[in-house]
Amino acid sequence: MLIFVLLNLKLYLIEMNYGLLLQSIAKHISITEAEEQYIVSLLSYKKIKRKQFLFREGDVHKQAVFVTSGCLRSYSIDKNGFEHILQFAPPGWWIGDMQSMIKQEPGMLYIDAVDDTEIILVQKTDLQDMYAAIPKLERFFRILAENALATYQHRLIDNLSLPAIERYQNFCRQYPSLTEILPQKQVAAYIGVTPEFLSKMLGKAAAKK
Amino acid sequence: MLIFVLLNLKLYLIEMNYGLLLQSIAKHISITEAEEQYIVSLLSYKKIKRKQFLFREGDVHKQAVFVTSGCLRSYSIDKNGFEHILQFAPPGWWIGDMQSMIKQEPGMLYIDAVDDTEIILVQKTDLQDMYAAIPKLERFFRILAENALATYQHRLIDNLSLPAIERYQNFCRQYPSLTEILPQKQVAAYIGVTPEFLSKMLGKAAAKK
DNA sequence: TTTCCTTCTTAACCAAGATTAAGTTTTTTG
DNA sequence: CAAAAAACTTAATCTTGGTTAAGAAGGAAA
Repeated sequence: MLIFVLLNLKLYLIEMNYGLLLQSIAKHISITEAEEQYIVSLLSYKKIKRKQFLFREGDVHKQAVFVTSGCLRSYSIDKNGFEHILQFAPPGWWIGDMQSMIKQEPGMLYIDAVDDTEIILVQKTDLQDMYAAIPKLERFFRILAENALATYQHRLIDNLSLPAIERYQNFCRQYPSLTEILPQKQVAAYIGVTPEFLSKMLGKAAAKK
Repeated sequence: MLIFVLLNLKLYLIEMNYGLLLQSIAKHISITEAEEQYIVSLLSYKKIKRKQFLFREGDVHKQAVFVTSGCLRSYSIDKNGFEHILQFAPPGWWIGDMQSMIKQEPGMLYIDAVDDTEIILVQKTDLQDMYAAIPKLERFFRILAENALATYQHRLIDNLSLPAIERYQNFCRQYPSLTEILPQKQVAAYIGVTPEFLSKMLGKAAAKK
């Protein structure tokens, strides 16, 4: 009876914490029960409170980070102390400083929690073991990286070719759920303007109507 | 005797045209002679004259493009007719509109030749066959995509946080060989300023010394 | 060589977006 | 709940970078 309860508890925890990641994997490759268990055995779970840091500039990223609830952000701080946001990571997204992750050298990004957040961590060394044990995972992460690449290409073109107001509109269209949750200040730091200018822009846009 | 000559000719062609790509693959995964031959059987070779187009906005990218000599560029044209350069591809680099490649939908990028250029093409459908036949290739392209991702992350942070002059300096430091070859106009379109402004900036910088 | 086309430069003027600063509202926290 | 800390707004002023225009110079092609 006790064993039954514990087993159910364990299944429940896997379902809750690791379910989103396993689903995301299953969307691109098919994995067996045994493989699933092996993967889960190498994952760890962590809670991050709002405003708490996960990485700072200069840290070496030794683990991949997958968000299951809440929201993280990655950003740099320039020499004048201003934040520039590279990415938001709502549930189902990965986040990290790729350069630091690949070369195991100090990163340039800060990562902290926009909201109370739950994450799954995979050690880089474990990830390499996983690739050896389950080569199909190479495919999963290839697809992941290619999709992220497409997103960055698009964003860069937007930043080069569109004025601030259109970058803002694109952001709202692309991430409607984030637009509601985030303070305006952070949207400004993502699209690349000061909070004051974004406020002015929105005031003007509202006045027109 | 004739056979011997033809064989040498073939080896020579492989060496010249496909060597750079095969080397680049071998840097990340080890492949057998047989696998190499299979891969080569699915590659095709093409010459592109200076200023000739490879893709235009609206085209679906059905093949991956690898540069073996010369230089290509990918860029968008905004509603005012101005070019914004996403990437240069000197020898050893891949180039393409990732979004279009993945989803097989019309792309937003133009790709043309900065210089007389030689390229290797891989059909997307052949690439999928190659993944099935040689799963290790998933690893190669995963690593490739992850490296590209790191580059784009860095570039975006630069664009968000640095003034034009420092973006220019970064470009010169990162791509010294391109800086020599390219017309200033194109460097301007890459770092995100008008040619007039870049010229003004460089004039001022020179005057100071 | 001469022509034409593209690139580069300079300069005057203009505009998008930054800075500074002060006051207001909202949220967080003790 | 009160105090403090963030976030938002507004406005005046400043700066970076854009626009327009016209001439100079460098290359490619006839």
